[in-house]
Amino acid sequence: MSVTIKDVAKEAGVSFSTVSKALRNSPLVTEKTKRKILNVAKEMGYQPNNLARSLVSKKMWTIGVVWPSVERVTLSALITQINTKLEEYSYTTLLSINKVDSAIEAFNRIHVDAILVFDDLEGTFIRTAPISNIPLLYYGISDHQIYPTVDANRGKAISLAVDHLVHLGHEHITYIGDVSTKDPLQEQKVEAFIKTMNSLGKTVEDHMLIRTSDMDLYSGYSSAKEVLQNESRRPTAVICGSYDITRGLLRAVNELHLKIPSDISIISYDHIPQMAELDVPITAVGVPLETIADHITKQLLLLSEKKEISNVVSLDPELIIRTSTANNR
Amino acid sequence: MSVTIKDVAKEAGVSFSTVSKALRNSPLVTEKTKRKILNVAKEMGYQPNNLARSLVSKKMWTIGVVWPSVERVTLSALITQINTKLEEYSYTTLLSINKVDSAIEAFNRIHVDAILVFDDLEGTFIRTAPISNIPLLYYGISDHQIYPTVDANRGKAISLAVDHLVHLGHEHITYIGDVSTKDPLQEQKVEAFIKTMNSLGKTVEDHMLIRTSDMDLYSGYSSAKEVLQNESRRPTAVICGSYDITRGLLRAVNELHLKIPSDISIISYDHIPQMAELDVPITAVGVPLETIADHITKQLLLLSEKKEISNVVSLDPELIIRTSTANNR
DNA sequence: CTGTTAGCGCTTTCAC
DNA sequence: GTGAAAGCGCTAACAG
Repeated sequence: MSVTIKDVAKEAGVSFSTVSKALRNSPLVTEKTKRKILNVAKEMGYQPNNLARSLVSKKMWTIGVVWPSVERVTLSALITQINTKLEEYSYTTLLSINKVDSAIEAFNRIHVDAILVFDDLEGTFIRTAPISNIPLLYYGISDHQIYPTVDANRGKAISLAVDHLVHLGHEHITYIGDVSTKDPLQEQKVEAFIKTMNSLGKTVEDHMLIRTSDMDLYSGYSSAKEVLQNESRRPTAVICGSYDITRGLLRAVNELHLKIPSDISIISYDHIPQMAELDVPITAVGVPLETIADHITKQLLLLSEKKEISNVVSLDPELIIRTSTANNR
Repeated sequence: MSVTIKDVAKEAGVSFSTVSKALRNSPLVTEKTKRKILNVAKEMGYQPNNLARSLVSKKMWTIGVVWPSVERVTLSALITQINTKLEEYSYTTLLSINKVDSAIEAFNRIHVDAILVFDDLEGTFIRTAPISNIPLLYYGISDHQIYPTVDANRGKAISLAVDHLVHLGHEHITYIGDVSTKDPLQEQKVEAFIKTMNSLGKTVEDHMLIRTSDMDLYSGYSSAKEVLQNESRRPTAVICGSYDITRGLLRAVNELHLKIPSDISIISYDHIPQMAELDVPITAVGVPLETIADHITKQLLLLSEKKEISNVVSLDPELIIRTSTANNR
């Protein structure tokens, strides 16, 4: 089998606990013996066994991420960032694409230090709390009171957007997004849209609230086309519920040879770098991806150290004005 | 701390080694005591500690998947399938989105039983073999001679496609795909296209080989539009290099009000279920996703058991005729 | 400074 | 059938 600490000890002519110390770079060992042991270890091709180490030290240096829905651009970008940041603190990130419960179970079995859950909310929202001896952090569901959660304030973001457009003099503003009651995350946005419009003295008529079947490009495209083709009722400004919907809208705008922002202003939810790289740099609202990643990482680090953390962190969105919004003529 | 086998033993009034046996469903324990122990364990919320278990049994019941490029629909579908299949054999699948080397390192640290590598081939193809005490399985790069590899025979798939179209009487066949020399996987397809065309007495002119910037929908769409708009030179049949490119092509076809298959025949690489669910069910070539998943799973299972496996498995593609291909009028 | 001694939580002989 | 004992590879007191 593979070479252990004892083999190294025998070869180096010391006790195995000295080897352990030397490998841990403990100050309780002379530089000389330390060097010798390190040499022998390398020569023998010694590889530390993390399982054994963790068994006693209770530390795996590993974070588990529950990621049941492998799609969605925004999420993969987020995870990539978190992964990178955690690496700097010498943590490894491991993902599971299993259902939330069984993923958490798996991570419990291998004793990761903390678990980040991107819940896909499949089915109900009232659910039994998963059993986990390991600290959990949720992203995106502040309804959960049970576990610490990092969340973006979606409502506030949409308010910001409405505000911006109204101040630019827009009267006819349409929201395109997933207006189903299924997903509370999307609901927040819709509610905020209606509320802010009303509070600014604007009535939201049916045709100003467009429901897409989901959040992807295609439904964005077809919904947008419908909205824009009806010239008599064409809005002067559109708020899109996500990056992908915005891409769909842009396609429709292109096909109809409309000019942004002179014919139509566009503002999108999702504050991600890609927003600036579209045909027209799009004004956006939302919490910057990096801010989210930062907070999540920080919380995970605290949890891994078994420190208590505040239960819900709701991140403040920002408005980034690019060239897709202008005064209403 | 979390509840251990000893806690359960005390509570159930048996020795802890009996508990161990009961949990492992050993025949050395009476059904009755077994049931009792299982109940107590559940009530106490016992979670087995895989680290401790592996320390003695040398088995983690975990497969690591190296997945450096988190995008690509085909891959996520594949991984989902593999995950499900492995679950049936009571293995847990864990993913890492780190670079190949550091992902393999991480999996070595937590002692998974086998590692599946979806190499992103970033940079060179000549690279040093990663150090790993754990058996590796590669997917998609038969150039690698060092490690066992499961691969789809892409060239043969494209040959099948060309053959099919030629036998339907098509003269002007165009291939749309990623024709860069960067990715040997794509290169295989292009080569096979040219070779098969030639062997059937057709010359491949420049305009019959369309290079997209990558494999996604957008580049597929714009490339396709270019090809189709030039009426004098419009092909009677198109072979698409991937599912996403096909989606792009379909969009272009739609916009130009062409009919499939009367105006144009379409055949696509990638044998996945989605192919049948497009606007027009698309004739496709490739290895069925499930076949790939099956083989990979089988190989991983063997590797986990430390069994030797054949070095390269090249899976045979199939032609599935749907309604997108017809005789050339 | 170095070695000895206990375990971490579990599986697996081997007695009873 | 069940329990006692040893040990997986390692860390962390504790003595010397």
